Amino acid sequence: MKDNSGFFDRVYEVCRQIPEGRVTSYGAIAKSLGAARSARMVGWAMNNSHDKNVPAHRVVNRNGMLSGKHHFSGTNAMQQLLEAEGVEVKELQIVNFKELFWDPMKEL
DNA sequence: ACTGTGACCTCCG
DNA sequence: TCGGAGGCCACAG
Repeated sequence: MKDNSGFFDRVYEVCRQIPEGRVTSYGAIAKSLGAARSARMVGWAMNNSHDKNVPAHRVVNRNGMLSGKHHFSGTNAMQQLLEAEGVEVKELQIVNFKELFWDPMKEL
């Protein structure tokens, strides 16, 4: 633990703060952290988040597409998790993404 | 200290 | 409308 890396820890916290049935984008998280240009870092943080209790499945790209689904265990693990929370996913794309979009910067 | 990398985002053709 | 390339920032080796 003691991930005082700064950004990573921030990303993990935000991801955990995402309500169930809601989704957000990497850019939104990065922007909420004050580094909109570090959206890539957010995704990278997720790579390490698999060891933490961070629901990375609630985090998708700006298009609402499950870009990181490839990094999850299995094939449709990400989609299964989202659907289990009540999020409808079609073709690796979140339906009503705009409605389900959870803005950390706005909610926080 | 430098280089490589990454689940992105944005612009140009 | 679709495709490709670049840029950005932060972490790991």
